[in-house]
Amino acid sequence: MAIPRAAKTQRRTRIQEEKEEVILEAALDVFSVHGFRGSTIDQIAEVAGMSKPNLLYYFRTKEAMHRALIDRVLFTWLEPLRAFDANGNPESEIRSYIRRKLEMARDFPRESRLFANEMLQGAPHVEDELRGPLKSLVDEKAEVIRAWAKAGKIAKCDPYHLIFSIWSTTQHYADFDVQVRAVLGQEHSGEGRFEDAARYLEKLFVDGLGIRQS
Amino acid sequence: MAIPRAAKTQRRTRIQEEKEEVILEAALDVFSVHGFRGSTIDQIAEVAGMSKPNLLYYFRTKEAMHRALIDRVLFTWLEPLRAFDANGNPESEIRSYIRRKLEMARDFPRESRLFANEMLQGAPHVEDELRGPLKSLVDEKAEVIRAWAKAGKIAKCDPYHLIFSIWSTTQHYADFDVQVRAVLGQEHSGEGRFEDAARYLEKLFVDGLGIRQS
DNA sequence: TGTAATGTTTACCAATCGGTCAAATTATCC
DNA sequence: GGATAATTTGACCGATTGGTAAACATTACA
Repeated sequence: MAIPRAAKTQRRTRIQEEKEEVILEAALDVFSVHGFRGSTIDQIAEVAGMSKPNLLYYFRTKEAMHRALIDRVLFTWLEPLRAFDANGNPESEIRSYIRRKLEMARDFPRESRLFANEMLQGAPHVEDELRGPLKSLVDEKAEVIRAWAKAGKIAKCDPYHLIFSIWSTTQHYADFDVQVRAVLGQEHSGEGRFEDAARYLEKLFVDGLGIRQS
Repeated sequence: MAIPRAAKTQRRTRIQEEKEEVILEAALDVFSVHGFRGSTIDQIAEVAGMSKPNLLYYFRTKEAMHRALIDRVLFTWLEPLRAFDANGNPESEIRSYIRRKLEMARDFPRESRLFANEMLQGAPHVEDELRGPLKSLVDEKAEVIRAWAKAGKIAKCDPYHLIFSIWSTTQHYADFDVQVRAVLGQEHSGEGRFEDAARYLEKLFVDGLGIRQS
C-alpha cells in the first residue's frame, strides 16, 4: 500500500528523482508561457508524457509544482549578482555582470519568463523572498556601487536604478523575444543578436557610468 | 426583439458606449494580471459589476474583449515613438522619449502589463502587428538614429538595441513594479521613484551615447 | 522467489469554464 | 402612453478544470 506522496518518504528513489525532473521540466515549459492560472495540469502531464494522476503522485497540487519550480529558479537566478565582486574593478565587474545576465537570458529564457510572469501577477507566491533575501542581496551590492562612486571610480548614480536597468535590458531579450525577433527581422534573429546586444549594452553602461577614463 | 449584438448595429447607443467602456476597463484589470488564458469571463463580469451574459451581449467572446483591448493599447503605446522627431536635436529627443515612456509606465501600468503578458506568451494575438506596423515604425526611427550617429551627433551604436534598451528600462517600472517596490523598500516606494528613475536613465543614455560633448 | 513498498492508470467527482437561450426588464421614439 | 427596439438576467449546456479512490503493475529487497 503506497502510504505517502513522494515528498513524505525519507529517501528518494531513483524513479522519484528522474520523474520529478521530467515533471518540472514540463511544468517550466507550460508555466513560463501561460502563467500559473493559465496553465493546466493536463497540459503539463501531456508535455511530461505521463498521466495526470501520476503527476499528482509526485506533486500533490498544481501549486506544489509551481512552488518547486519557483524555488529552484529564484536561487540560480541571483547567482550572477552574487558573483558581483566588490574587490574587482568596476569596469570588468559591470561588463561581466551584463554578459552573465545576457547569457542567462539566452540559455534559460523559460526561467526568465517564469519569473516575469510571477512579477506581472504581483508576485503572489514570492513576495516574501523579494522583500527578504533579494532585497538584502541588492542592498549589499548597491553599497559596493555607491562606494565606487564615492571613490570616483564611476560616475555618481543611483545604484538601485543601475541594477534595475541591467536587469531589465538583459532580461528583455528573453521575455520579449518575440518582439525582438519581429523587429529585427529574419536576417538578424539568429543567435548573433546576443553578441550585438552584449556589445551595445556594455558600451552603453561603461560610457554611461563614466568608466574608462583613459 | 433584440436583433444583434451591439457591434452589428449601425449607430452605437449611449448605453453601448458607456458599458463597453466599463467592460474594457474591467477586462484590462483582469487580463493585465492573469493573461488571456488565466482570466475568466466571470471574473471580468464581477469587476465590471454586471452579469456574464450581459458582458457577452457587448462582446461575443472572451477573445473579442481581449482583441478590442489589445488594439486600443497597441495604438497608444507607440505614440511616444511616433513623436520621436528626426529634426529635433538628439539630446532633447532622447531625453523626452525616455520621459514619455516613463510617464506611460507610471500612468498606464495595466496597459504595459497587458502588453508584456502578450509578449511572454509568444504574441499569439499580435504577431502580425509586430512584424508589420511596429517593425516599420522602428525601422524608420532606427534610420534617424543611424543618421545622427553618422553625422557624429551621437556615438556609433546599434539603433535597434538602443530602442530595445529604452523600452525595457522604462517598462520595467510598470511590469516589475512589485519587485522594484520590494527592493527599494517602503521609504523609496512613493511616486518619487519615477523621478529618480528618470534622472538616472536620462543620464545613463545621454552619457552612454556620448551626447552632450560640451 | 516472494512480498511489501512503490509506481501507474482507469474511472470518476464536484466545481468552474466559455457560451447560449428565452424570458423579463428597461429605454426610445412616435 | 403604447409599440418597438435595446438591454439584462436566471437557468442551463457540454467541456474542461483540479483533484481523488481504488485497482492494477512494477520495483526493490529479504
